[in-house]
Amino acid sequence: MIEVHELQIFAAAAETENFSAAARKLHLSQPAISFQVQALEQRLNVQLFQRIGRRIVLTEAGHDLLPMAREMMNLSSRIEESMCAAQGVIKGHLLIGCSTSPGKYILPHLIGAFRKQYPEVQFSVQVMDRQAVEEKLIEKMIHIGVLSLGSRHKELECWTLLTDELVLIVGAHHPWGERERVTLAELGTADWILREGGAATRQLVAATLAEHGLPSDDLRFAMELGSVEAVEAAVEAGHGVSIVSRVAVQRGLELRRIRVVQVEGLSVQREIYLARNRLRSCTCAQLKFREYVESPEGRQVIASVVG
Amino acid sequence: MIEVHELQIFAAAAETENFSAAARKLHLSQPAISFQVQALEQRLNVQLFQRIGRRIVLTEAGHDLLPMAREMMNLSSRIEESMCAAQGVIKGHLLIGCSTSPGKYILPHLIGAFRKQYPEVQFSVQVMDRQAVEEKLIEKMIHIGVLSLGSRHKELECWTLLTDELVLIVGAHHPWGERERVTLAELGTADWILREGGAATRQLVAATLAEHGLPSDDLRFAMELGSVEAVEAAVEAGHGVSIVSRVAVQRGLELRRIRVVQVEGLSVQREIYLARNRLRSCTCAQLKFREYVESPEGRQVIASVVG
DNA sequence: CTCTATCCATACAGATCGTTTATCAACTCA
DNA sequence: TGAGTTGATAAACGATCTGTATGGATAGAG
Repeated sequence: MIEVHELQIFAAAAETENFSAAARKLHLSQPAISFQVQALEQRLNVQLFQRIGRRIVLTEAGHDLLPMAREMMNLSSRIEESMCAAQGVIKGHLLIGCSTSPGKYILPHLIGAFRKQYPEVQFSVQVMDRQAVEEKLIEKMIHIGVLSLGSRHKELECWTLLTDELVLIVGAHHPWGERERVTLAELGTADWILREGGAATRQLVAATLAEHGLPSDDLRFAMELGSVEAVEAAVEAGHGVSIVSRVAVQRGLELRRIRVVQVEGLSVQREIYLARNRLRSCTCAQLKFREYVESPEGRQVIASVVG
Repeated sequence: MIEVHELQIFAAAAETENFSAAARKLHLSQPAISFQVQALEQRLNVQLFQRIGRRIVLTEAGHDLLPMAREMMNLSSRIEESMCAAQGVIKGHLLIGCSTSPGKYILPHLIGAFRKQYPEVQFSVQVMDRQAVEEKLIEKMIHIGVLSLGSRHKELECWTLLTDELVLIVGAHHPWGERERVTLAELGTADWILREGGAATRQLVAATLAEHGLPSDDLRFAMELGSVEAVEAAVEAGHGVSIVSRVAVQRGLELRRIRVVQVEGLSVQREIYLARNRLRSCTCAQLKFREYVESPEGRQVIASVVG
């Protein structure tokens, strides 16, 4: 009989390909990991890891076992959670992968409000790029993903979290700082501070501007930065202008360090979605969270943050 | 973390509603069952059994837990089996519920031949009535069912095992014993020995005869017996005639204790099916067994028994 | 090239957990 | 009413797992 405990240890080791790291993760000693993995290998009569010097690599058999091990662990926790749910207590641990800045800013509020109703639900939010979110959803490593643009994967089910507005921001002392609005043509004259090429925001901005006759080659870009926060800081310091998600710079706006300037005839919006794996059965906590997000109450929480 | 082992003990207790019986089944002592069930109840903070005197009854919570416990146990064994399969060794334990006499007679040969190729696959065949087969398939208590007539349940997938021929049998010393054939009209004059009213064979025979103008009320039935073997014995003793599955009386025919007599213009055939639960993922052994049954080799084994 | 830090494997001791044995109380059936 | 079950409980045993200590091997830094 293969036990969940053994599989949990195996899975931790397989995910990190490092017994010591797995031990730390599970609050166990490293020999305990070695022991259990060896026991499992003996029981299944298969080598799960190839030992190369002081390094370990998953074998093919190990690779086959991993998804089944995860399934087992999921089932085990689902049993616990459904038994709790039957008593009216929603319990669980939701892993969320977030690839968008709006998500990053809204999730804490949303989760906080949700947990007032369901205090026994724990959340872990990991920030990762869009590709990682999709991968981890497919691999069943996370329960929920936050994405902009719906996913093309048939396996993933998406539903709207919020509508995000992208706005032009300038520093408080920028020449445009006092103006209500600028024209599309003027955008070509500013120094631009942008996210890196792969970022969804950057791509959306470039595409939208191009639609309006401003190919991104015509923009004088000053800096390319790896996060909205960095972009905001640069804009705040007066190094240039940018177009970013309004939610992400809410605090900066409130502090009056930066200003939003309207662009005539330009309105950039995008949907931010939550996503899940269709092939993975929902835990009770997951269901309740989705219900909450879609409820008037949840919508209100989102609206209060989006402004 | 809920472990498979605890769930296995719970499931055994739940199925029998008897801790002592569960203990015997699992080769454990009764206190071990008590202990584990109590531990599980504490951990889940739910009462799983209601103790009424020296008797136990599943509570609603226990009833909810049972299918999940089974799922867990299945998953655990599937992991073991797939790891074996990856090494080319097909291992497993197939539970078969059989509701037809032909199945009862053919399965041993079929299983024996199959196991020559896959000696690591174990079989348990339980004989039960048709309704029980369907129920147990739905409840995922058995892997494969043997049924006559396809099942109407959408959840069950059926495929042909063999075509069974029902024949008129008479004792060696019966007046018809020397004749090649009798007419339909003559059937009304014989003493009939039949299966009980609920049996599929009985119903099929009655329906077919009725189609040919012989409503079952017109048959002079002498005995109603609970098994083909009993019917065969009665016919052999000369107490009357019957219509039964040819396979079931093969040995009796070979011993010349009974004879088959053709009935003019009557030919009763029925398909015997294997069935499985669509919602239950196949173990490797199950797949191979189905492949075998459908292979020329398997067909030949069946043909050799059906004659 | 050497030294250090890190990694996995092994040995052994201790702790934990599960099982058994023994026993009791409650209940069913004869 | 008494014999035979059944489940609960207590205590002792035993197996299993974990942690500590240690060694060998390797990769990376200087």
